[in-house]
Amino acid sequence: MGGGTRPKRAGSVWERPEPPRPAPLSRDRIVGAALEIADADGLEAVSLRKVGAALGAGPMRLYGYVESKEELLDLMVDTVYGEMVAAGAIGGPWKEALRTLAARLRAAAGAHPWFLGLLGGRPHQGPHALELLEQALAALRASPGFGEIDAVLQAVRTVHAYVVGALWSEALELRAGQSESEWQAAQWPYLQRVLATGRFPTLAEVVERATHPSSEEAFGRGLEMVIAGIEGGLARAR
Amino acid sequence: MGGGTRPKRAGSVWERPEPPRPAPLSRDRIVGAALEIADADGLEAVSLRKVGAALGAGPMRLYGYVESKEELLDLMVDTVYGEMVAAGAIGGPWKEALRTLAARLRAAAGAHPWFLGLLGGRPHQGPHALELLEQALAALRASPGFGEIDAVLQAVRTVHAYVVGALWSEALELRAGQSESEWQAAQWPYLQRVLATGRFPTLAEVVERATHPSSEEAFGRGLEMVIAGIEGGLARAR
DNA sequence: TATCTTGTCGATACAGTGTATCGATCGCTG
DNA sequence: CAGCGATCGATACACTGTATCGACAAGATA
Repeated sequence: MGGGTRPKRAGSVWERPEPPRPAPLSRDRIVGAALEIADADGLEAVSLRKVGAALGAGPMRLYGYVESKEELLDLMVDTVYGEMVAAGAIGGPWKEALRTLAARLRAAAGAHPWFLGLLGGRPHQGPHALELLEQALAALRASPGFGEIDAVLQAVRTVHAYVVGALWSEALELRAGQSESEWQAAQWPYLQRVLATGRFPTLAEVVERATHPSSEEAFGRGLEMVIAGIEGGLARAR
Repeated sequence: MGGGTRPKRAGSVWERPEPPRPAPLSRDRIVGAALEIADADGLEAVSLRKVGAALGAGPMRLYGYVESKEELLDLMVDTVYGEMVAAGAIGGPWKEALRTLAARLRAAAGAHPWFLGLLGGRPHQGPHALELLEQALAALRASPGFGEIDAVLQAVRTVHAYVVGALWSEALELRAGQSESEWQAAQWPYLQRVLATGRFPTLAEVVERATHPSSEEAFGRGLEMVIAGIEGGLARAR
């Protein structure tokens, strides 16, 4: 009998070693190819066939290195976390640490537009993701004011939540207002007409009167608000 | 020549009327069927074939009512916004308005787990989504302290960002820690082993020592932090 | 009333997806 | 050199969104 039944290996990708030596492929190469495709053509362009083809292999070949497409996506995600970690350690006073964390996530989302889309998939528990989280938690733990571990967790969670949500909004606005011109051409007149009905007066006022700051500035202002809120919570608890 | 070429209709779903009278189908029925499937079996179970079958029709039938699957998803999303709007107007003092907005979104995400997954798709510009936004903006506009329209926008954006991000986290934690027991069974031991390596000491401390509050409480605490931060920004601007 | 037009319906088809199966093949070990 | 175990690739399956086009039914016109 040939190598037929691929045994369901136990454990997770992070622990299971790659197939041994004489392999012209490797997880690194596979993930690298997948990253290139995703960066260039978006997440929906990443198919096992295309990734395989980029490496001169058939789709089934990849199943020796990865158990499902989801695992490949997990590996892609953790590679991005790896880039964030490689950008330098997160530390210093807690505010600075949180700002750095936010900036890292924003930079990653900017460099890999598909990254956000993978937030909804599976929890990010790869080694690099854990390391980034560890660094952030440790920086806060070491800062005065965060006596309770709960306060540390709460703060990091809140900032993380804000950042994720803000990056979503940013991505949507970018899409609606800039590229994909056909879509924009169709949607903008629609919005104009809807606002002209007078049913959404405040919204109309916002659209025409608000000074629309750059994405980065809006992001930063919101972040400072969140940080200020955390600080207030600290002061109250002390 | 038969009715062949379906002409590319201009404009957006929201404005284009349905096909006229003797139609055994309707957008309402189609969206309703799609909602049922999504609620029951998740978003990835929503296919034009299944939706059509649920209504005794073939997949192509739906293209008379909707131009693409994406438009169907848009309609589903706006239906959920409709439920939020129907739950009562958003108003009162600005803090209350923001809390109500947050609660509405959280309730919607709870009732329709797939809703969050559609955040990344296209901007939510359906009539009900706009109405919800309008109500929130108007409530803040009418509150003392929000002199500038920019402050209103910034506040709503920040709260919205936090809520979206927090709901994502909540959904992930729910998935990782509760249902889908097979996945949990595989991931929990993995985490245990990783933490046992000692490479993530703060993380380990969090896992074993933090009092893990209920999702709702964690959500609420973060929200109050964000609101406090907004209040601080207001006081500073005044 | 008979014909023509118009628009809708359903079947079929196509390109693409993730992945299960399994025969062939290749490299290492004895 | 023989045998074997692992790996590889082709094939196949069920499923997706949607383009195409023949058949049909209702409304308008003569």
